[in-house]
Amino acid sequence: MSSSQSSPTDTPPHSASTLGVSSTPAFSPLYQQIKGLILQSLQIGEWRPGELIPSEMELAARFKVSQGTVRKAIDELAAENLVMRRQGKGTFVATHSAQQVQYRFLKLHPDVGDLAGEGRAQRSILECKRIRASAEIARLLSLRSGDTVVHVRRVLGFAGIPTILEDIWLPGPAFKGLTAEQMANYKGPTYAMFEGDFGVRMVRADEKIRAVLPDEAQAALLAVPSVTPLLSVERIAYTYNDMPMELRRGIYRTDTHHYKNALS
Amino acid sequence: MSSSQSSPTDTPPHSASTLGVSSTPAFSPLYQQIKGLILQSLQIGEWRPGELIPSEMELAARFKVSQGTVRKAIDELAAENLVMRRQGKGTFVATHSAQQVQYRFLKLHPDVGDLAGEGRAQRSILECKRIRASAEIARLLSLRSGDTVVHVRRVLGFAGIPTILEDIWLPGPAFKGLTAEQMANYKGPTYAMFEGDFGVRMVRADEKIRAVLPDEAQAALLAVPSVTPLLSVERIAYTYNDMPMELRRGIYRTDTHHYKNALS
DNA sequence: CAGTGGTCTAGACCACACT
DNA sequence: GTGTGGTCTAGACCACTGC
Repeated sequence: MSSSQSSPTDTPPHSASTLGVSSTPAFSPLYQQIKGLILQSLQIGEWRPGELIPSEMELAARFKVSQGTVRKAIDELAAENLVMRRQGKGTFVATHSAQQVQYRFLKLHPDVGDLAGEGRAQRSILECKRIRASAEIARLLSLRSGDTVVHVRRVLGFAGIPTILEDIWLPGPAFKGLTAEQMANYKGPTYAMFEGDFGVRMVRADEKIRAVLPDEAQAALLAVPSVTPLLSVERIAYTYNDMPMELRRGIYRTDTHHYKNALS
Repeated sequence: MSSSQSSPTDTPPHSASTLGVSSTPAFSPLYQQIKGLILQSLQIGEWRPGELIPSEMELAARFKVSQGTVRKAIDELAAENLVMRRQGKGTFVATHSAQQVQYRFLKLHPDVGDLAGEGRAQRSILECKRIRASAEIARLLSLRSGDTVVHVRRVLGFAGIPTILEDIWLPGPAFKGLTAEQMANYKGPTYAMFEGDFGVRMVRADEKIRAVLPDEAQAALLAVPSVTPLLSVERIAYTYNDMPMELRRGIYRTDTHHYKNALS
């Protein structure tokens, strides 16, 4: 069905999702609608991170469109790092566990050597408590003041040197049961643990970066003089549907590392 | 020609550009080869920034491929911000002058309000001299030690407050004739001036970011106490073919602004 | 109106991975 | 070999722009 040159009894093509009166017709291409449907399946967990999704032919049959239309929908999802294609094997739900995209949100790189050469970060969890969200934290996470959030404070070290001090706030309900042990002992990226243990997949994030001086407590935890300039990074990470699911405030030492960014 | 099911006298499809012996066959899809050809035309200036390039049908005829193949090539160029498509009008060579992408390399945003609300940065050029490149500058610009480079030092102010102190190094030959007046008086982004006056188009850049304390001279120029933490941003900007064409070292005040980054 | 990019389809064949 | 994603083509029609 649904080709523009099909029989007149077919469902009209390009049917906009928003019917009724609207100042803009809200024209939406078929492949965008298909993309939306696939996105829904990802959201509800029909296929879990790392799993194979149905082949393009199968999806085309399910949605009653041509393979090319499904292809274009998946192309966009792949461009947004929501799925990963592998020729000859299939299309997989993206996961932070995948070797090739591990730590893709960590932009702090050692000045010499590469990330892999550092063994891996040592994590020490200083705190992991359920608290009530302040007005500010609540606003940034789209919660209400006083809602329960999990607050984690940790230090990450590279090559034995404490380098990152981070405070993390997570919505309480979605992360019920999160423990300090879990944060400390999980092998691999924290976001991979969030996927596996809580079914929360972070798909994008925004960061605001500043230069700051640490307060006494921060300086002590990073073992630096109190006049050391440090990088302040505030991150809001989002899951599907642009829903904020993590607030992270970190301060980074940048004497042996730097924040690397590609502009294009 | 060139379809896989065409007559046997046709040019073979998927002809790799690297003939002869090679450990990897270096298979290159047709559309990638077309993309390369279009890229060449952009490089040699067959179409200048802001200009309309030939229609997909014309290019398909020129290269003897189908419109779909040209389309896929242009799709990738558009994704890399090298060209811009406008339905009903055509495909244009991207330019830093275009309103919608002005200052796309400037990631420092005011904490309140938006970039447009600030009027526009005031530029004061402190220096604009031809010098010989140090070993370090030469290495970062892929030049030889002692080659001529243009060194510019300037302060950018927002709302009357000096906010950015920048040193810029440019390869001498490509920027012959660049003057302080030009740097100061050009309306619009500096990179737009580079395009218009020198035919150098920056297409991407890498940045390394650190937190630093200013030396006395820097503190004076930014009118801040010498213990103010500042953001140090080292940028290498590239033109076509990944050729480095600018080294920029800036220090940013981040008391009223922040460096904004989107992770995905 | 004609010309542009944008969408959709159908079919063929290629490169790759598993079995 | 079979099945996957990847490439390429050809043709039709849609949406937008400007004459």
